[in-house]
Amino acid sequence: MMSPPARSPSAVPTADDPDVRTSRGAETKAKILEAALDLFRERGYDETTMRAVAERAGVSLGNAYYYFASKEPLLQGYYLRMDEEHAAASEPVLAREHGLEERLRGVLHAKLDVSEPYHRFAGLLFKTAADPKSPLNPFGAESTEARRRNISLFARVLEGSRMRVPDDLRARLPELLWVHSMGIILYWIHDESPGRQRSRRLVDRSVDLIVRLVSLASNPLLRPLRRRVVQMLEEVAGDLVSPA
Amino acid sequence: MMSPPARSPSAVPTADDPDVRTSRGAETKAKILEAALDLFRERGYDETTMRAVAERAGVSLGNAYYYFASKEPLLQGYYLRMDEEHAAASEPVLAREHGLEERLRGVLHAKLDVSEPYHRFAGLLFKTAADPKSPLNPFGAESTEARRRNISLFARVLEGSRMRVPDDLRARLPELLWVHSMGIILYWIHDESPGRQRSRRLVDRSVDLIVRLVSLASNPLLRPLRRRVVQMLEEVAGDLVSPA
DNA sequence: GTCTATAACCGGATAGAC
DNA sequence: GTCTATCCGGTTATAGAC
Repeated sequence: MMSPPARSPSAVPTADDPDVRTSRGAETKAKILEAALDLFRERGYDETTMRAVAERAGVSLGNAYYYFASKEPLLQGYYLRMDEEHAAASEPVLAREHGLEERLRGVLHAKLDVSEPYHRFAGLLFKTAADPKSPLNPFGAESTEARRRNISLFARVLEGSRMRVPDDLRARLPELLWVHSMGIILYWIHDESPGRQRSRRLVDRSVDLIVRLVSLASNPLLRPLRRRVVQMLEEVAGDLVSPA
Repeated sequence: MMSPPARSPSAVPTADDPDVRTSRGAETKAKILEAALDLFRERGYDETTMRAVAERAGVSLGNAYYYFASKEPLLQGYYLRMDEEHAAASEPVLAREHGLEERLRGVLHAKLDVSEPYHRFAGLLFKTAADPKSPLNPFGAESTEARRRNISLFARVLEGSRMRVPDDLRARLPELLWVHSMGIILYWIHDESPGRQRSRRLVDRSVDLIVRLVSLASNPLLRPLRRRVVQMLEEVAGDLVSPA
């Protein structure tokens, strides 16, 4: 967890910004981000000053602002990294398991695993992310790309499983699972139980229920209800994958 | 909606704080809060400086901080006001309707009604409220009181209805309905559709589903599933009403 | 284009005198 | 309870070096 596999140099991308033309520039930028992430982990977000970030990175304050327009984008680096680590940590599970329950549970526990080191400041992160105008907002238009990636992870969870799922539901289930995972995270953020065991249990219990409900959804008796659920999802989740 | 019934003078309470002993203190505090709410409405939260609040209220900066430990508690005024207005707007529905579907739908639409004027603010509010350490956080320990009030509103929705509900589920349903309403609000915050019609539809569709599911929950065939749901809720929502 | 150094602005928050 | 003075840190600006 402390040292995830190998990370390609541009794994935490910084593309298209008005810099990173030079390889030296990219290095400096990476150095600053590294310093910031370290400090966030050590002291939390609020307690980390831009001056401290610059010092730890061995650059001037002005230079830090040259690469990061404000303090917030540094959080974005964290986001991206967690996403990567989560994807990486999910691979073994997806390769090994073929039951929907095991796959889903494994992926969600992996999420909690990679998030744990940042729990103290995850609240802060969430706070920023909850602002509809923030580019970090998981529901916002600006994070369509990251959201799509995340949703496709749950699509893989589903595809690789033996579970029989009616077509209409199958089309919407990945989004639904993604929303579920967001709910788990929200719960986890507020979870101060030892070892975060309540969150762990919530994962296990809710996954169990989801799998049972999905099974039931194939029952012809419940078809009308299923239709209504799918219809609601279509009306309401239409802009999750492509921006409204 | 702009002028809800009559509001008792201390409707926006400031109790138990280490002040408001004196009547003059209470006056000063009210003056500051009033100034802040005015300015928030005029310019928004971020653009309102504490210095401006103090000046408008005719007190010094330090004095403003004597009554409000930080800028954030000033937001609480909005929060409390919305709560009151929602409770008031729900009364006619609760008095008039006796079907669970109508009661629940009415109360949720009332919530959107009273919230609408604050939509541009709501993101902000939510942002602050999402911080686990914030007293505004609806899930946090410090807002137990407000949360309890809200949950009891949904208890009334349920009690006053003719719907038959199994006892084990009945005990947990108010909390569940409250969480559902939080989800609606979260959706609404991001909803920029004309007239917020997507949120309205989400209310209608999801209430329809909830009512159908609650009906199904009485079916003996589904008893094992219902037990599992209730068990999860008990494990996971145990500290919603009284702090952990 | 990349970077340093330094000073300054602004606004949230605090200290301490009265 | 109220004030003034200050601190602190995010952010901006400037001027110049490689």
